[in-house]
Amino acid sequence: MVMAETSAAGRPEAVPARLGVQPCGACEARRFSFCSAVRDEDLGRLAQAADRYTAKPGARIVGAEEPANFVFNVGDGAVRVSRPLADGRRPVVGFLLRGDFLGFGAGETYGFQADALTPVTVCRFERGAFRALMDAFPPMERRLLCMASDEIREGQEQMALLGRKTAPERLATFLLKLSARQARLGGAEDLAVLPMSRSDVADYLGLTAETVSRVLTSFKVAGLIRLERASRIRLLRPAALADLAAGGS
Amino acid sequence: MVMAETSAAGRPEAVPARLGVQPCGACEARRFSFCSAVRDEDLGRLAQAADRYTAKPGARIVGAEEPANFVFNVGDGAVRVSRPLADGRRPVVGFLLRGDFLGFGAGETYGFQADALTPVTVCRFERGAFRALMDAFPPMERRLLCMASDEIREGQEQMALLGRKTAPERLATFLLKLSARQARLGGAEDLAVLPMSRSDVADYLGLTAETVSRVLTSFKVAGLIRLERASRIRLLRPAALADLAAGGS
DNA sequence: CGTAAGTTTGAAACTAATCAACTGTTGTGG
DNA sequence: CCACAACAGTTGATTAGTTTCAAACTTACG
Repeated sequence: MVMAETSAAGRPEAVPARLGVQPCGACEARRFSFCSAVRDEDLGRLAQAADRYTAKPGARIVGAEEPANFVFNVGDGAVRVSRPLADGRRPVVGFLLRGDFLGFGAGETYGFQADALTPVTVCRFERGAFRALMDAFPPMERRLLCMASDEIREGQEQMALLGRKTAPERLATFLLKLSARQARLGGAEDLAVLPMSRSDVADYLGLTAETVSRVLTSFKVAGLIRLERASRIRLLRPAALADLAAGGS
Repeated sequence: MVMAETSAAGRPEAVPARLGVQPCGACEARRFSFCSAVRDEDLGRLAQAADRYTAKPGARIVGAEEPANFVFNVGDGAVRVSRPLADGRRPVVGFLLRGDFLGFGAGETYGFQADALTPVTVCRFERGAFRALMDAFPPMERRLLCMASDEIREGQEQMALLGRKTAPERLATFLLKLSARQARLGGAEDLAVLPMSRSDVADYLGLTAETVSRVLTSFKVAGLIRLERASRIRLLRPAALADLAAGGS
């Protein structure tokens, strides 16, 4: 039922819609989310604590300086998470897709900013209510702990990439991981769909947009990929990409 | 967190000592560890599940390929955590000190390796037993979730550093964070004691040992630091270092 | 269509890496 | 206790990978 929108600048102006009669049961993200740890009969309680709304592409979901009063579950769409530096550099620390949780790593304020890259549907939970849910549903807390551990591993792998991999290794790793994630969500095995710009990819991989573009061109020339569109990359030789990426991690 | 199965690969040569009469109560690391969330009267149960032992400098605490059967709490000393790449590059993803938890980010196998930089005392818990403890003591699980969230934040900040900061910014950030951690553990406010080599620092910051050395020299020349020993760095102008580091994060 | 944003390509510049030598430190045994 | 070995750290010269600056090209869309 009707989502409030986020204005470009801030929090949703319109009050997010309270989840109604048919809440979480039919949610397409559930099997990928922390909520999969909550039993069907408890979903009502979950839904009651959640506001669900959709953010337009480019909309800010959380700002780095905002007090971290909410956590989110991404129902659909793609989100860019970044940690702006003082002088405007804006390193990207992750991209979120369906089922991903947004809220780990926050302090008093979020410290990071999260922006919608596509139309993004999120379930928003007030922190205190969320803690209460975890108290009520231990499997949910356990699930979140597992998800946090996974996120730590992802972070470590990304640190290894940023610290020690070459530009081609970074791109190969990125394409493989993105396509694998999308395959898990139901996409084709050998396809990577990039909801973000070359600059976003560059900010994520510690490169420039120009370098990203050059490396992709070199992959194309080498027959490793085909650019069906700038945002749609077919992996023609995943094994070769994996060798490249495997500098390690 | 929460890792996988399977049984032993070679842990320490000497059999870890079962914790005896005077277990966790007097532990100098307790106030910094997840165990601070366990009530005194429950400490016995914790101690029963733990093996405590000391690893010599250079000793491997966990190997990347080992099945992740254990988690650890660092009681004392310094640990280097790295994620070796296929060709020998060995990016360092973190350093652990007193009170730090080792085990987040593991999969079936650890995926990372952890090596003692100094004599290191750890409490080791078998995974299954550790899960049981979390079931028994919800505050402990909550505490671990908070620690995991903090580790995610640290990881994000490190990604920002590796992706977008210059060499001097990286070193300034590193020195400030290390000295802050050590101050929290009881050290002097303006001192950073480096239990690791220049190469380790380089592998952590995505640089080379030579660059680390050069930048430290430039800091010294600029009057920002004094090298009391190679491993003992006095921060003479922390505010100036903070400005440098603050490129952001 | 026309415009603006995003992307690709090219040339020059620069940061940090590499290769190499030297110096300082630590630990050991004569 | 000193000599020496082995290793860690520093300094120097050169190189290389990526960035920066600049311009052309594509694509999406009003």
